Amino acid sequence: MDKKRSTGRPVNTAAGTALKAAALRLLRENAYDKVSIAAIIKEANVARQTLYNRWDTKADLVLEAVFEQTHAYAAEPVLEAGQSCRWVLERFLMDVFNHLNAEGDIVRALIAAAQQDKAFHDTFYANFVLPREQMIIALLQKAQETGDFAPSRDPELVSASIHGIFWYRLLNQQVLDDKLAKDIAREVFDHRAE
Amino acid sequence: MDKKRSTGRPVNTAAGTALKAAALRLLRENAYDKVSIAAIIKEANVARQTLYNRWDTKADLVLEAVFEQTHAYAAEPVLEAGQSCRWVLERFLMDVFNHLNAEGDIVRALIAAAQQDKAFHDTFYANFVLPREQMIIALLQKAQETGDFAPSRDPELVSASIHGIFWYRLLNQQVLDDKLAKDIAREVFDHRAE
Amino acid sequence: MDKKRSTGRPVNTAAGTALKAAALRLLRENAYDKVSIAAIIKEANVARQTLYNRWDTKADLVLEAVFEQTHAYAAEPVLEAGQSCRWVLERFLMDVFNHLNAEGDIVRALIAAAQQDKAFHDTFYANFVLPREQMIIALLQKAQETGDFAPSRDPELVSASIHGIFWYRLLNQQVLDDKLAKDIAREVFDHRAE
Amino acid sequence: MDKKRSTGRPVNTAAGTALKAAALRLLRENAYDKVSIAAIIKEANVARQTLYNRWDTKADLVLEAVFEQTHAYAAEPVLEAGQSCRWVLERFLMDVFNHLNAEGDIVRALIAAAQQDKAFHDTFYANFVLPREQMIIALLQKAQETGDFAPSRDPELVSASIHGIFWYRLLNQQVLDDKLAKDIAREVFDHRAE
DNA sequence: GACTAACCGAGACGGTACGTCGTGTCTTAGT
DNA sequence: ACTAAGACACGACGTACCGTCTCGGTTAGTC
Repeated sequence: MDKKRSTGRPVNTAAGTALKAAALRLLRENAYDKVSIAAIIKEANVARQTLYNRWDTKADLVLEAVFEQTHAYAAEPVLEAGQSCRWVLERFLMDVFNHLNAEGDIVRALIAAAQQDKAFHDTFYANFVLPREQMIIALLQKAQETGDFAPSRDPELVSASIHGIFWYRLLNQQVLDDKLAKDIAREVFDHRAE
Repeated sequence: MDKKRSTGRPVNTAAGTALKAAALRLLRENAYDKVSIAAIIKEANVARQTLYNRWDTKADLVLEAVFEQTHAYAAEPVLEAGQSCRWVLERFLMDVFNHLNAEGDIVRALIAAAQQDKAFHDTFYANFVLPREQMIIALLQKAQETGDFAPSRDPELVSASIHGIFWYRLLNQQVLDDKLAKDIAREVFDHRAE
Repeated sequence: MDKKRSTGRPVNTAAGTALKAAALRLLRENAYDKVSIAAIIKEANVARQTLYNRWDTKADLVLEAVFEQTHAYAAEPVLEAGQSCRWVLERFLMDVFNHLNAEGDIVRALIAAAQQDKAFHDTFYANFVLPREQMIIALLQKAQETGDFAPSRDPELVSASIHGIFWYRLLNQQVLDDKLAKDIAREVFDHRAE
Repeated sequence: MDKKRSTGRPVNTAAGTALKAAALRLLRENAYDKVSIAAIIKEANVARQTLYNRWDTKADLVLEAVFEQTHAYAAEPVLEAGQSCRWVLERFLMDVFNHLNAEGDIVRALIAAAQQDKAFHDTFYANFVLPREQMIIALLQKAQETGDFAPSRDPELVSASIHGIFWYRLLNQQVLDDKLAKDIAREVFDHRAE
């Protein structure tokens, strides 16, 4: 889309990489808001302006860093032959929880940051939240086709409910383990109201 | 427990009240992190130290202010004769949503603050989150007794799911309206999985 | 002069004494401006207002404390039969220096305080500085009568010069020893300009 | 000695100049301890940290401001052909007094500040006190060569006595006028003890 | 091979907010 | 009337980050 710049010193990609790595490194040891921009650039051995050349805010940098590192996680839960929807959902949640047990603090910080900055909220929602929600919605719609999920139920609402549970537990510092994944899947697919 | 403090100039309760009122007033007009402590004490016409005498952080002050103002809100959803559980849940959620539509930004800021400060997280959880969660759990348990809610289902999980939905929507800036309240109640009480 | 107070709780003289003692105790261990009023009342186990009932400022308290403790020091240098003026001056200076070597820091602090507060300056000057200056002037005038000090010289100027030397050395943290006392006395009484 | 700083945004000398000017301006209108750092930076239109980048304390700033402004004052009293030592001393003292009559309050504040801060005392002594004292000592030594000042007298003691007189009078808020300068010069050079 | 323009490191700058400290006044209950 | 205790209004302090800015040096491509 953009014409390639034809002259001048090219961007040093290493600087950006170093910044992302430094940010993650510091975030694993300190709370999000105790990690100052000054600390990140010092850790990355990079100039302050170099960071601002690439990202507008600390949150943008961290979002990209986390995203890059983990974009493999939570692969789309595809319903293959011989797999029950419940089992697929279970697997998907286990993956997500597994990841959150490692990176939960950072994700919590990102959610918090999204509450304080509209622009960041939008990026975060578009890149993180929405894709994952749609994966579940798609799965539930598949389940409606296969008859595992009643057509009368609202996939969007149930999807929000599923994500809601672990947002709620994540933000309240409660455990996210395999048992929870199984319980959620059972509640979704396997119960009668009364 | 504490011996009553019998000496020294008595605490001026008006100062504390003024601070809470000032904080709420400013928070309705500005974003949480744009409301500085300096602005609050100026608005309240109170000395800086007087604020610090009462609360450790801005979040503690705001929490108490919001709590006091709204502790009537979301009255325990009691199941009275002739009321269906679903109807009671619906009403409760409508109340909560109604409140959140007015104060949602402040609550979002408090949730964000709780992610950044362990001590505040604990206070927030104990005073805000847990009581409301237990209201729902109690209601669901009642519903199990009346036969509206299957004994095989886990009230705690479903409660987390209910709160989860609106935390999720609140934090993602989505609408919380009466329709959602009804949809949640129907999903909880009225469906068959398949 | 004043009618004796006839009613009400009598003044607790112990409180005033305790304050003065506490002030001196703290001043021997800390710099003048590191000794806060809060620290003094805590050390004296006395209420804040009790201090303000007696003195307007910390400097006033300290001045009185130092004055009381040391009002014996530097007894008027009286010229008795068989004593030379030079010898009397020498003795006087030795006394003063001896005292200053113990309490010099406090006196320095008082001089500093006097530069910052007109009212205190006046008290300090009237109670401390002027009396001592006049002792020397009187001695020099006596010396003019006995012929030890030329009538053409100005006792006030020489007195200021004598005090000036040790103020200057005191404020510049230089030694005040017996040798200096002797040197001053010799310079005053025993030299020819050329 | 220092390697020239080759990197980073260069120091804005204007900021330092503005701070010094602002400090002097405010000090001529208010007492030293009524001039807050906040007022200085506001008057200078400069950031708070910029002040702290250059000086540790208000006293350091003021010392440098006064020093720069007046380092021409009290030029070394050189003994030229046809000038008597007494006359040179007289001129020197008149210069000094003239300056002190304009800036005396600031100098008094600096002397007071020096009593409360060891580090500042050392700077003040090295930059202000000692140079002026040595000028007089040198003059007196010259006078010993020319025979105006008896070899038996101690130039250091007499120098301390000269400075002492006007410190003493300065700190006690007494006049420093031409008559005093003449009297001091006469007392030093022109008297016999008896 | 010199030019050139975007890039980079370093770090000073104006600004805002912070939590702490000390002051002198006040308001109680108790002596 | 006085005390002990301590809360209060006020105001200054030095620190920490922020995002912007201004340098001198450093690259690759392009002429």
